[in-house]
Amino acid sequence: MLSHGWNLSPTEAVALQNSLRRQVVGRNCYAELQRIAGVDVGFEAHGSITRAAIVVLSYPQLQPLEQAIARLPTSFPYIPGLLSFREVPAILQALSKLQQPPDIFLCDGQGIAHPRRFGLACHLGVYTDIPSVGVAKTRLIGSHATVPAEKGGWVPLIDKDETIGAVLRTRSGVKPLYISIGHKISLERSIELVLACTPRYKLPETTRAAHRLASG
DNA sequence: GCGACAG
DNA sequence: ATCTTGTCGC
Repeated sequence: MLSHGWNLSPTEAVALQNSLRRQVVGRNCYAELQRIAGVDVGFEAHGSITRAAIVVLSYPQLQPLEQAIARLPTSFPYIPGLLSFREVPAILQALSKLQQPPDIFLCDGQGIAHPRRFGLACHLGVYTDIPSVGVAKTRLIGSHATVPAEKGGWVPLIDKDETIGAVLRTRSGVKPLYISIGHKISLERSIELVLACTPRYKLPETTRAAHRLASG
């Protein structure tokens, strides 16, 4: 009943997260990665329209394979901790337009590095049953030590004595990214994957490609 | 009660 | 997220 629609009240949304969090799988559960997808969500018309773009790249070559874009009326406000209820509907619409689903998603936002351990990446992963990783540009919760300045350096992101993710330097001397598992992948593999997708810039090539599509 | 707060 | 040009630095 509650899990069938996205038009929920904030209170219902929190309840749904607490219910679905049990379905998150933190182990590597996939055959092989050949199609890796980047997702970007933007807004138009003063925020009244949500625009989602998905770009699928080959892995590990990172060459473009296919892409899709979708626009939907915005139906949920931005509330820290409830981001997925605002962005996932449009992402699912774009996903349905792809010829073939990707093997994994690199999401803009947190995975389990979330108050209820169920951020955007977890929600998209569990809902589609496709592996996913949360790649956020800034922190939502958790604390961490100083991150080594060299590319590849990282420190655990901790909340309540629990490791919920990693703060990873994807480019020397540049602000680090907040990595956390979304679904069906381990944190160690998530870190390796993000590093494999950042040969030159701070953000993964997948995310950059999706951002370009969403812009023009 | 006072901050913090993914995009 | 979005509104927006030039500017500092590797």
